[in-house]
Amino acid sequence: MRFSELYAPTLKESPAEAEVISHKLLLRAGMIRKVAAGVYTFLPLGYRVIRKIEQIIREEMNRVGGQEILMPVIQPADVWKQTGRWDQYGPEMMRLEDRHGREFALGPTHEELVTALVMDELRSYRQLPLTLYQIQVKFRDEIRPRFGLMRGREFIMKDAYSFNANIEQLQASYSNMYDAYSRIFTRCGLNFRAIQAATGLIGGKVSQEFTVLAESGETTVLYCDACNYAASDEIATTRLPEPSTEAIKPSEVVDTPGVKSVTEVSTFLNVPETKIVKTLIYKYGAREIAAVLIRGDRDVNEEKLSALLGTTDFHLLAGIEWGDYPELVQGYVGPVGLKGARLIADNEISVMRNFVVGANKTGAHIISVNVGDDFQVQEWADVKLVKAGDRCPECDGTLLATRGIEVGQIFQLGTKYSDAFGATFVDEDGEVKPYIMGTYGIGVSRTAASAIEQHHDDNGIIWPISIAPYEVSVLVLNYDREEQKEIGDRIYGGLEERDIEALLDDRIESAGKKFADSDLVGFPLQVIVGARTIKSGNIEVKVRATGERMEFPLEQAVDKIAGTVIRMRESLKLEA
RNA sequence: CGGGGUGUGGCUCAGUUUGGUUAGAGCACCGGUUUUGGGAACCGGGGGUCGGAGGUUCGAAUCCUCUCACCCCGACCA
Repeated sequence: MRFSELYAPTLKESPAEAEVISHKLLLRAGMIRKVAAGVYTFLPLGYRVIRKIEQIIREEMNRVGGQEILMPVIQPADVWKQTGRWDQYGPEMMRLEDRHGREFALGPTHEELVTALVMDELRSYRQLPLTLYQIQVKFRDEIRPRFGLMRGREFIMKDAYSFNANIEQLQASYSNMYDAYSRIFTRCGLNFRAIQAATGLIGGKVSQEFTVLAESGETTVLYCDACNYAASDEIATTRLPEPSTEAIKPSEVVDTPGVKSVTEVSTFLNVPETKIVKTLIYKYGAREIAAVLIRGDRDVNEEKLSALLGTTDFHLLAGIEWGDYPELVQGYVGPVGLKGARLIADNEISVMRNFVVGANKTGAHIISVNVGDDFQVQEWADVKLVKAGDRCPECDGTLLATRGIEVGQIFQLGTKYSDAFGATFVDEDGEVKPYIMGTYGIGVSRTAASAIEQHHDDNGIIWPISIAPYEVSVLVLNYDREEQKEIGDRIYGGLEERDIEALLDDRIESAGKKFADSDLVGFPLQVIVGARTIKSGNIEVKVRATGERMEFPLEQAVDKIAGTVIRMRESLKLEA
């Protein structure tokens, strides 16, 4: 491709709408343009990146026996009503009607459709396992789309579904997918981790997220410094501290006028926050109240609490709502003598002794409180948000925290969808059974953005060669000079012949502009054809990632460049 | 949905508080001359009616009302 013919409008300044680096650079490099909030057009360079990622995904899906299909973007309501998700999904699912008033949705995912697809014809255990996948546009009407491709409303996703006859088959499919995902993200040149994850609305039990490590990520990842435990903070757990060995003291009410928050209590009574137990009041359902006991320095993990309460419809009791519950004394709520609330205690309380709680009386706290002596706990649970410095749940190590971008997630789903549809097969033993399903997704457009988050510098993007829009840019600094034109054309032609993807910068532009654009767009290798090195019989090659410069004799240039590209490719290759 | 903010040429932004000549700058674009290895210089040029609608006024980018879009924080979520 010749740059002079390429539609790649680069920008010197980033548009004001962009916040994160991937969004800014995608816009500046002329790879995407916004159409509406969270909706983008891919320009030629951007689309080439997407297609490269898709191709890697295809190869790895096919390798583990996946078969590619293509389902529609638009889906009829009835399949969603069968699983109940028509109501569960909420406004995130974009709904529309056709001219006859029939209800449809833009597919936010395709579990329903694929189950409905196979159930009539996938009747025998002999046909199992089966894995189907597609690369398709999805639409989720995000409350707040942001960060360009990182959190769009319309996005490209690979989704795969396995239909298995039994748990062992499911685990094998899952394990294959795990391997395929590892290969995919490795081949894309990403630094990632597979972490334990919440299953949320999709359902199922076992699930892992593939997370690209990057500061701008929206997921907090906790990982062990000693073993390979890694989990999203939504579900991370921790091993409890050793039980306190303090002698139990009798409790005592003390005056704490105007002292409400944990920080204030800690200062006023001169006790560490870790010896305070706070009582958080959540309202859920119609007007039910849950009092959640948690160590003073902790935060509640509302993801865990949601699972416990069995609803997402709950919130911390807010301002005026306190008036509805006169028995609750705002700022001084405590478990001792508390009435009218479901008491949930974080299991960490169980190892604490002689702690401080609110006295359910304005301006007073109780010190030296102990479970069993001063109040009873019926419901112990893990409701805390685990943080860096906590102990690893699986070994003696300590947990560290980092941010990550979720680019893929795999689920052992079970029979949720097959049960809902009555989607069954006949097993070896003649019994009719529901398929055991797995579902496996990769955010393709998000993967492209996360690669930029992880690989960029002040000058622009640094694409891993496997997903770069072109592998080499050939910068002919003065294309209007016959000698340079001739050399540039020859190198470009030679690279094409060797199946090296090259972009010839034949524009009549200043050298500075060509360098800047090439750095910005992020081609892994720059070949520089200019008067300075031609004079000495050489051409110059720059590695974008390292800034390393090499000179090759003109007559060997094509071979040497091709050799360099092939070596770079191989650094991301995996053995078969 | 709650809170905050922004809409002025393709992009970045000034002008709005205190209404008053033909609405400005840089970048980008077009023509020319000179340049030519890190977003070149000079000369000349085209392009906006100030997000939209309505209103106030002799006069509105500027004031008022309504409305739309976009961005940020939060709730929600892969």
